[in-house]
Amino acid sequence: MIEVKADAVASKATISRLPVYLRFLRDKLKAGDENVSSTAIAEELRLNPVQVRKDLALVSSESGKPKLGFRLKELIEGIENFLGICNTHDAVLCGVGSLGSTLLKYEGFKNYGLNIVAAFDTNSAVIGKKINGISVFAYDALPKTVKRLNIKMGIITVPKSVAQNVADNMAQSGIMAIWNFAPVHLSLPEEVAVKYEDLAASLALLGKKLEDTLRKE
Amino acid sequence: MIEVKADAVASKATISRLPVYLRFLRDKLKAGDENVSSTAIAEELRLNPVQVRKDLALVSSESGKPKLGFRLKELIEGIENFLGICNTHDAVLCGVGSLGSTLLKYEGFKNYGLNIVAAFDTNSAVIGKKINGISVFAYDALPKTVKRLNIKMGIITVPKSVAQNVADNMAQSGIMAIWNFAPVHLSLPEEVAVKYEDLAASLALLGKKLEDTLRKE
DNA sequence: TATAAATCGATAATAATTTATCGATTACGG
DNA sequence: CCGTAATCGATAAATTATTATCGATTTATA
Repeated sequence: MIEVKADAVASKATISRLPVYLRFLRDKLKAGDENVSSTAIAEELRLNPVQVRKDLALVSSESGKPKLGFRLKELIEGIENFLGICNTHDAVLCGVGSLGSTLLKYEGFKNYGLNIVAAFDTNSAVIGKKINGISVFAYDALPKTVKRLNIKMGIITVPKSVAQNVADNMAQSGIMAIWNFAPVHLSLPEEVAVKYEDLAASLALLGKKLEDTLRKE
Repeated sequence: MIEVKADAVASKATISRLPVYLRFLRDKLKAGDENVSSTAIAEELRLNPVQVRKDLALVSSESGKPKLGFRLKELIEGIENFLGICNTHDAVLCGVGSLGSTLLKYEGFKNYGLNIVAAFDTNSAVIGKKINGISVFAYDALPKTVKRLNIKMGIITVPKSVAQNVADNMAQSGIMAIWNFAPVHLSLPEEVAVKYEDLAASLALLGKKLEDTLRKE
């Protein structure tokens, strides 16, 4: 009987650090390095080295070598695998305004396993257009498209007044994960995962940091 | 001698929940409500009621009343005060591309204490333009402007290849808090606060949630 | 006016996360 | 080829964050 190590689950905190490592490691690799130590990573990213080792232990099949550290290539693969970047998620985007267009144009998502396959809007001025190769369809077509292509992820970039409607529509069409850029809380069935992209919250955090800094001086 | 209650510091987690409460409470107020209970908040936002009470205790001067809950107006003021929304931060933005323009157009920041007073770019096609009333200046003018207006916050929306340069420039000009939308880690003096707006990290989190959900079924 | 239901704050218990410590291992320089 | 310094992984300790419990308080109502 094969014993499988009951893998410790990665915490939210760990998961959100992984893309940071990934970016850093890719840069290092590009710069020609082959190895990197947890100490070096920690120093550069202002983290605790033990924490870095723990995070990496979760995603890396190889272990690090004393005095050398980890093999970059192997680490990168490990993180990519763990984050499921290999098996990319298809997604639809709803709301082709300023923010929506910006996201459609952003190439970087491909590096993190996201593939936006279609966009939707009610505004006839954008319907039929292509942005960065992605077609914009009439909003009415969303459910059909989502079902037909069996898409599980949706991105909401509509005004807050209609975000809940769009979310309901997405959920009813079979979408199981929503990335919400509209500044409202969404009420959705429990089984639907929601990630709020909350600029206000980020800002609050930064503002607090700033005030703490200024107070210290 | 006056004893000041050594106020428990709000954790990062709390601080990032505050804007969520704030939005929710403002909506409630607009809907005509006068009071709200921690239970109600928790239910709607899918949080633990005790956690809500603890969070609110940090920012609210009044305490809640049994059977009634908290006074909406008072809570809102409390959060606004705490987040420093009253004493707004001026900021400059650097990089008037797709994302930069989107942020300049976004009205919502005013509700959270951010006031973008000027934008900078090296692209002569945008220099001299106004976006949402905010003038775009030549990048060279950044240090002078920042110093003259004594601005403490900077927003980086330039391509990753130049982000570090811009960050250095900002820091040298006296900026103490940077909101970085470029997908790179920045090396900066310790006293400069940095908040990374990392879409890749968000995406990773959502992707994980999605996979967990799909696996469960 | 007494009772029931909802809610609060405080405190205690639990869980999660981060940080410290330490012995073992390995490359590198003398 | 040996000692030194860097690094690792594992385990333990400390810290931080969340959740549960409980007595007290207040409103609404019978």
